[in-house]
Amino acid sequence: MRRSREDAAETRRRILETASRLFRARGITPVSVADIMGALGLTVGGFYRHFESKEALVAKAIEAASDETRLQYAMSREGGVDTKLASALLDDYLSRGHRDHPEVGCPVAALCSEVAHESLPTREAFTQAMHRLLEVIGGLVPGETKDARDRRLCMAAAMVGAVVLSRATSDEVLADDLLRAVRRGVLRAAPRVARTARTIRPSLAASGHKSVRTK
Amino acid sequence: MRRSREDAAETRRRILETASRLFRARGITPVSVADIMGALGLTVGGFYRHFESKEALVAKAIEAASDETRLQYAMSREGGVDTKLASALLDDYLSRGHRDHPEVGCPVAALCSEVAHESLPTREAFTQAMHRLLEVIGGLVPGETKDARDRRLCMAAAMVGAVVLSRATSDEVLADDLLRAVRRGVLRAAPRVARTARTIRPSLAASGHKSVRTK
DNA sequence: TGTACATCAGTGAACGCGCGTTCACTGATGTAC
DNA sequence: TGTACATCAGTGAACGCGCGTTCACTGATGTAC
Repeated sequence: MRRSREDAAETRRRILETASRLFRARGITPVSVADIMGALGLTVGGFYRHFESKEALVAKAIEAASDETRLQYAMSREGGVDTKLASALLDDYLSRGHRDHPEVGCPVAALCSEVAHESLPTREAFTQAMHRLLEVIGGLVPGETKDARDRRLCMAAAMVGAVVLSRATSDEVLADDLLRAVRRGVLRAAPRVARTARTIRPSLAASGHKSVRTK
Repeated sequence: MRRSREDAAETRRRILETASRLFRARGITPVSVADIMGALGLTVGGFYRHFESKEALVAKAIEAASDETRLQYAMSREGGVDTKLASALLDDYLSRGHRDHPEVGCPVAALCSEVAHESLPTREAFTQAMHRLLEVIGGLVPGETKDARDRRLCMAAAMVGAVVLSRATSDEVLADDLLRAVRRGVLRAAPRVARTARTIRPSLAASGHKSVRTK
């Protein structure tokens, strides 16, 4: 029962979307090819018409997750970054909604410790997603100086660390405090947009568990 | 071929030590019970004389890893923290040696994204290890104010984030820059000990790939 | 102190199960004439 | 435009393999007398 070329392309797209969500939700190793195909109502055999192996899928799924994440919308076509949008998105990054919905969130935060044990293509896709995060942070701390770059790296590390530790801990107070403390720290480190972010924030955070993603 | 009680206790200790190293080196799910027992020259069956299940081992192995890590030595018996020692250890935390030897390093940095999918006892052991890290950071940023606590949380998030992302990325320059930038950021956030740390640092960092652990 | 017996640390084979991957097959789609 | 045939997306069963766990067994250790 062959399908049209359009159907096949759509299937491939759905495999990637589902894989990227399942990997972010449950991790890479614990998610099987059968889990992914089953979630789409398909059987395992067909998977290999679209990808060479599970390993090959992982790298593509991280790329797909990175594309899917709203963070990209902060970047204009010329590679510039809208400051207000960037600050709102980074604030969203440190929200409970993002923490509680890894399946539609940042792949860097979802997979960081697992990726160290994966293949080179996977780690390259992951690195690309890291660079995308750093570009958005560039909207808050611009500049080509070494100091500006160092501050961006600090912010990226703190933001990813906060989300990942907030998800890992069983201490709910600590989990919330981590997000709040780093949100404060990020605003402190980018003083020029602090007020802007504070006023934009409530409208985005209002829904509490709202997804970080639009689509 | 029964062994003495001392032998049995020693075997249990060796299982924990080996498991905690293998989990930190390769992750939890990819390491099997047979891997652990095999590394000790034992067979799988014997494992269940010491632990109820692999899941039960994981929580204990994280505790063991946390105990093993040198960070604890910064704490005095009464719970106080030696400032100079703390600053040197936190500097070591952000060293290449720590990044390149996760098997003897901080379990929080090694397992952070995986632990979110583990059982409650495992996440509790992980949380305890996080609190231990925060206590040591308290040696640099003491105080009971909300602001001091927020700064400690920011530093913890940035430090863990830097190590974990430094391990995950395929970009070696970015990997080194992350460690350096957060080292700078931590010193900036704890100005009173900045000079002390700068003078202590070289002696500890000299060996480059030196382990973070003493033993 | 010596003996008889219960305990149990560790062995090694087996259990059911799910994994990633392969493959013969199907039938609708795409193409050549 | 119609027909004959090649292509290939998806099926479903099977492959070898390693997983976590169980269990009958062993023999040295620990204990009761």
